[in-house]
Amino acid sequence: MSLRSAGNIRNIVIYGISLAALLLLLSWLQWRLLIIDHATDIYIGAIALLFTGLGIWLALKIMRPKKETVIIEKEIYITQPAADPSPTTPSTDITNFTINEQQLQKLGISAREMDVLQLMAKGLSNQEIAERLYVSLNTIKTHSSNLFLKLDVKRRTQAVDQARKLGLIP
Amino acid sequence: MSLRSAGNIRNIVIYGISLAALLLLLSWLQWRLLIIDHATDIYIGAIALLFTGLGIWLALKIMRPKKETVIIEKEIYITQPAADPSPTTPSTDITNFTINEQQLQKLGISAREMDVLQLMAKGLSNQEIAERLYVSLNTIKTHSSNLFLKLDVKRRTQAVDQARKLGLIP
DNA sequence: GGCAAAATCACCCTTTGGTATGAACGGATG
DNA sequence: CATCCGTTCATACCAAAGGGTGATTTTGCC
Repeated sequence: MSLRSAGNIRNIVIYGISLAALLLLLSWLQWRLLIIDHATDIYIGAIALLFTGLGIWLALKIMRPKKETVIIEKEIYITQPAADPSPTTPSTDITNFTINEQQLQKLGISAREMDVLQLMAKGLSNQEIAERLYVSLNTIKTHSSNLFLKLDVKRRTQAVDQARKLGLIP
Repeated sequence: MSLRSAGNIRNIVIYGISLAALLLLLSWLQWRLLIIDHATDIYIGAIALLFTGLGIWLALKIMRPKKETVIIEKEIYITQPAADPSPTTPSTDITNFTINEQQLQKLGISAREMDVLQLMAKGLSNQEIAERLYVSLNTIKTHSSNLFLKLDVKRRTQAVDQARKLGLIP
């Protein structure tokens, strides 16, 4: 499990050494058996070895620019009542993600329940959510129970999955 | 998902044998064709090209895709009102998703643990996962415990969240 | 064949999660 | 004003999750 990356390099070294030995052996055999033009044979072997190495080097060089960026989102929540009737919001947005207000209203999920849901999706326990929101553990339990009823799920993991499918959380 | 760390030694042997055969073939061809002197240059070029390709192929075959993962912590602010037309919304790639193999190997997550993680992300309970995978509940508990250690989390909800951030699951 | 890792399972125990029920408070609304 | 709803909190009970330990079997590698 830990020697994975080290083993690769070692394998390549082993391969290189064995390949060199093989080529030397072949050259020697050719030199012994096919006495004619042995200089050309060695030359061919050297070319082969050289360009195999070149190929390996090229491949390693090509693979280099594959740089993958993993963005860890550290979410900061600003809880505010935000009386936002917003009469003109019938836009069906698929490309850009915003919290699906229609789903929220359709399911009857309140703002406080949404807070709990978001913290739940981040993996916080009920106790941690309670401390974050300055309420008691029982309150969080009530909210989460209501949340599960409205989302029609039985567990918090299902709730997170369902909420993601419904576009309630990113 | 079970081809993790296939027989390296055996592969090297196979490569060596095929390489030897290839060299013999080349020698034979050389024996037949080398009569024409001015064709030697083309022959050398062909050999160079061939072995360059061989080297690239070998490197790609032996080496695992070497990617450099850069983890960036990005703070995003979420408010309740939906008046947020920011075009830089992350993680909308649900359509095509490829599992981050590098992260898997770096964290040492086994194939079975990955199965558990995926079902866990779907909101299944340990009992349901056990039934789905035809193993006992205790086995799932063991797998999930090891999973939490490797993901450096304490709860399954955190594990799902972390795995999603690391690109292990969509 | 020996070794190490993975996979499997069991037991005990503690913590967390979830359900059910009830109740108090405050804002909005007709 | 009475009522509804969201929010808050409580108690009790049960189910699920998680930690720790130990053990066995299987599998792949050397």
